[in-house]
Amino acid sequence: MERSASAAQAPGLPALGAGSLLHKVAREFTTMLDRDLARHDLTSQQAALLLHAAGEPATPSSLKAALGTDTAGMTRLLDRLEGKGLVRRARHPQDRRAVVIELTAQGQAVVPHLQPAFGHAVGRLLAGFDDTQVAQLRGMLDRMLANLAADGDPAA
Amino acid sequence: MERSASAAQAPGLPALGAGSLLHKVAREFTTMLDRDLARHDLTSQQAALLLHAAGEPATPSSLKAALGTDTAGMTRLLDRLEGKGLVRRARHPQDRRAVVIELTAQGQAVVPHLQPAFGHAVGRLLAGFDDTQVAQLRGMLDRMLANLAADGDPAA
DNA sequence: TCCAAAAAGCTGTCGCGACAGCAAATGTCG
DNA sequence: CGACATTTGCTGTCGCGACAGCTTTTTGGA
Repeated sequence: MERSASAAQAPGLPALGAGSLLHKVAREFTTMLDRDLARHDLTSQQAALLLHAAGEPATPSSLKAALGTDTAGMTRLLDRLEGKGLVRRARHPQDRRAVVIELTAQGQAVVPHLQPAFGHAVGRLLAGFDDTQVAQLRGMLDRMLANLAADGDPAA
Repeated sequence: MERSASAAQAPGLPALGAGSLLHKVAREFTTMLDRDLARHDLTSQQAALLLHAAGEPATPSSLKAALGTDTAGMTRLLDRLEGKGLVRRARHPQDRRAVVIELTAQGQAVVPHLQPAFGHAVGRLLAGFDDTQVAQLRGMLDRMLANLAADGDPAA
């Protein structure tokens, strides 16, 4: 099977096209990134969390929006990062329900390596795209996300 | 946040942009589809497999290319579908390593409902896109997939 | 003020993707 | 023919996403 055949959809299955293509690209992208980040013993989610939490004070619920997961996923993601000693949970001083996420020294140490890894991966993904195309792509992705959100939770 | 919070990237994290947007769109899309297919007690992967296997004779390895998973994922996907009585595994008459996937009568019965579900989902995803944009999008996705493949396994 | 609703986080369960390792069957080549 | 590599499918393990259900704390309104 050749798979530059990327778009290798059986002729009778037109509806699968766009959706499955999108899915494949996204998955292969993160898989590639995961492979790259494996040298730091991190996954892309873990790395993304560290990047987000490094800048400003973070709580699980502030991070879950950025990472696009739910509270359950956040809990376990933090469990793993805490297990690796990269992150520390502390109680929020004002709100005792909340948790404050702090990077440990070890966590701070990896952060500088992560930005380049992401940049490199995106660069590879978008190799051959000019600025206009990247802008178009972002616009389309934004629109798709809005389309999905509009349906999913009209109340939001 | 401007723009449907979709593009809500922290300013200091530009590299995450394209990749995480892509990821979010893909994930939300399949989640929506999964929710829709739940009325048939199916996931999008399971439905996609049924659609692919319904047309022509299929084996796990022929399907794994179409579904974009590996043999491990196929095995378990088939386990679940077989458990639901939608699919049957039979030995391949010529190649005793291989397995032939057949839809049961019950499996055949659901198939007609699936195509519309996929079509509907894609239609919602691409609401407001004209044909040109859809073509552009497909072109870009194909290119991205090729970019990733070129790097991932140059030998293939 | 007190009680109900909402918010924050945790756990349990399931489906799925990736990786590694494995046995059986097939293919190939000396 | 016989040793080796390849293919096919299975299993084990881990990380992650989604859903549902739960406790604790905060908030807001009667």
